[in-house]
Amino acid sequence: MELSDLKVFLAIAEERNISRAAERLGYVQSNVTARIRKLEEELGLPLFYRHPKGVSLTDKGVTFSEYAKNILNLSEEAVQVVKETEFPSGPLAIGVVDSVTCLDFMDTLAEFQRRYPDVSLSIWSGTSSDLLTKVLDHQLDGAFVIGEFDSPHLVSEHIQREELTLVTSSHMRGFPDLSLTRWAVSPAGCPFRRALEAWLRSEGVSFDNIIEFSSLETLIGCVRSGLAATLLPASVLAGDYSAFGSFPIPEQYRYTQTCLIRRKDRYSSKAFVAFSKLIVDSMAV
Amino acid sequence: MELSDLKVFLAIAEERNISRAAERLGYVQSNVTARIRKLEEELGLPLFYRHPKGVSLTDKGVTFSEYAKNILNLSEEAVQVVKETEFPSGPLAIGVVDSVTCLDFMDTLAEFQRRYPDVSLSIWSGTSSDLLTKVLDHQLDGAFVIGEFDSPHLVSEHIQREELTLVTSSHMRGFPDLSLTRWAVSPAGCPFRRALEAWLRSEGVSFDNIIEFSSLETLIGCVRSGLAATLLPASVLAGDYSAFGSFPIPEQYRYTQTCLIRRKDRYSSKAFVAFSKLIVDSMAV
DNA sequence: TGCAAGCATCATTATTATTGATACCGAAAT
DNA sequence: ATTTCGGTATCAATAATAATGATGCTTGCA
Repeated sequence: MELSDLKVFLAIAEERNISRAAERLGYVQSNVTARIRKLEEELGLPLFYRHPKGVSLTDKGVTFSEYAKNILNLSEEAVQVVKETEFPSGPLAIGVVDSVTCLDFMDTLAEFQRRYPDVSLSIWSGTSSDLLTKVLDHQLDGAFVIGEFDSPHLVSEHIQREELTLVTSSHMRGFPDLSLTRWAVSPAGCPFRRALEAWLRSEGVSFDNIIEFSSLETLIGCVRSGLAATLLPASVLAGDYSAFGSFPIPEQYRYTQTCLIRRKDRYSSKAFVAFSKLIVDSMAV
Repeated sequence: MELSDLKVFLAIAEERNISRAAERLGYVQSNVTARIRKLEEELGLPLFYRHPKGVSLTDKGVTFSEYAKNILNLSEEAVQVVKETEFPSGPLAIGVVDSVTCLDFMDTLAEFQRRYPDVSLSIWSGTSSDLLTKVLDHQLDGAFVIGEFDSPHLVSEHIQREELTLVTSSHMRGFPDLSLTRWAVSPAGCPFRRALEAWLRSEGVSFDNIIEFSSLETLIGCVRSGLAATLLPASVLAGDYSAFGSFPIPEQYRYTQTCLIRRKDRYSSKAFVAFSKLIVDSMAV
C-alpha cells in the first residue's frame, strides 16, 4: 500500500465513479480500476460496491477513507513543514467571507504580497459555513468568518468587531417603515441575515418580503438603486456613503465578530503566522 | 513520496547506516542510497549528513522522521482496523513486567488462546519503563506495568493491588535484622526495588549490601537458598511457601498497583478489548 | 432490441525499482 | 606513505510494476 494508492482510492470515493476519478487523476480508466482492485486484494476485502452507474463505498471503505484522508493530510504537512524556509514562503490558502472582501482587507493583502513575495497566496471566498467546512477539511489553512464557531478541531481568534447598520438607498429619506420595507439578503446561513431576522422578529415584523442575492456586490447594487434595504457593516459600503442611508439598529443585534479560524491540529506555517499577524496589526489601527 | 520511501528513510534513520538499513530491508545498498537521494531531491533538502562511518539525521530529518513514524503508524492501523473481523483475530502484542509472569497470569493467557484461537498473541516481558517506551512507540498494543505512569499519550487501568512482603529463605528464622541483611534486587527502575530503597532509607539502613539480578527467577532462587532477602509480592512465590519466610512491611511501602496501559490515540482492536476484559475478570475473582 | 454508461480484462508499452559491479572517500592501522 | 576497512555514490543492465488502448461484459433505459 502506497500513498498514491490512497490518493486513487479517495478520488474514486469522492467521485463515486471510477472513470471520472481516472480523468481527475489524469489516468486512464483501466489503470484506476486495476489499482483499486489491487488495493482491495491487498486488504482482502472490497472497498466499493459496484453498481451500473458507478461505485459506492462499503462500510469498511468508509472507515478506510477516514484513515486515508488523515494519512494524506499528514504526509502533505510533513513535506510542507520540512520544506519551509526561515522566511515565509510556499502556498497559503485563506478563506474570506464575502462581506470582508470589500474592506481595506484588499490593501492588507497587497501589503502581504509585497512583504512576502515567496508566498503564493490564494484567497477563497464563500459563506462562513462553507469556509468552516473547507478549513475542517484541510482545504484552507485558515479563514475569516463572521460569528462564533465551536468545534473541538478549531481555534479561533477575534479579529474585529463589526457594527451592523440598516442600509438603504440615499433616495429614501430617513429611517424606513420596517413593515413596508423590502429586504435584500444573502442566502440562508449568512450571519447578517440571521441578525436581520432576529431583529425583525423582535419588532414583530414578518420576514417574507425578501430578495436573495448570492453575491454581495449585486446585493449592494440593489440597495443602492433603492429596490430594497439590508443589514450590513457600514464598512462594506466602501466609502461610497453618499449613495446610501445608514441607520443604527438596536444594540442587541448591532455587533458581529470577525474571527480568524484554523484547525487546532494543523501545523501553522511561517507564512500563515506572518499573515495572521499582519492582519491583526492592520485591523488594530 | 510513498509509504515505502518513508520506511526506507526510517530504517536508515534508525540504523544510522545505509548499508545496514539495506540489509534490514532486504535490499541492496545501492538501491537504498538511490531511494533516499531521490527522496531528498524530491524534498529539495538533505535529510542526512554523510560521514565516513555512516549517516546521521539533519534537523529537518529529525522533524521529518517524526512525521514519518506517525504516518506509518496510521497506515498500519488503517489496514488493521479494516481487516478486523467481528470475532477477535489478528496480531496482539502485550507487554508484561517480569514479576507478573509468575502469577496465574499464564493460566489466563492459556484461556485467552483457547477462546480466541485466531489471535496471534505475543508476550513481551521487561521492566515497567522498557514496556512503557514500547507502548508509546507503537511496538506493543498494551502492557501490564507496576506503578503509576503519567503521560498525556497513555490511558491506564488499574488491574490489581499487590501486597509486597519481605521475603527471606525459610532457613532464616523470624524477621531479620535489616542492617545485616544482604538484598537481592532487580535492576534500577524496578518499582519493588524503589519501594525497598524507600523503606530502608526510612529505617536509617544503608542500601549498599545488594546483589542485582536481571532475571526474577534467578533472584528468587538466590533468596530461596538463603543468600539474600528481597521485597516482592507474595503471589510471586507461586505457592512455594514452605521454602520462604514472608513478613509484612510498613503499610506505607506495602502496596503496588498493577496497571494495564495503552496509548490513548491507538485504536483498540477487538482482540485487545477481549484480552483486557478477560484479564480484568480473571483478576477480580 | 439497441444504445449508452460504466467497470473489467488483457496484451503491449513505458516507467520505475532493483541489482551488481565498481568508483570513491576518509580514518585508522601498518 | 600505503594499505585496508567500512562506508556511500554512480551507472549500466535487468526485473518489476504501472499505465495505456482496445475490447468485452453487464445493466438500465428508451
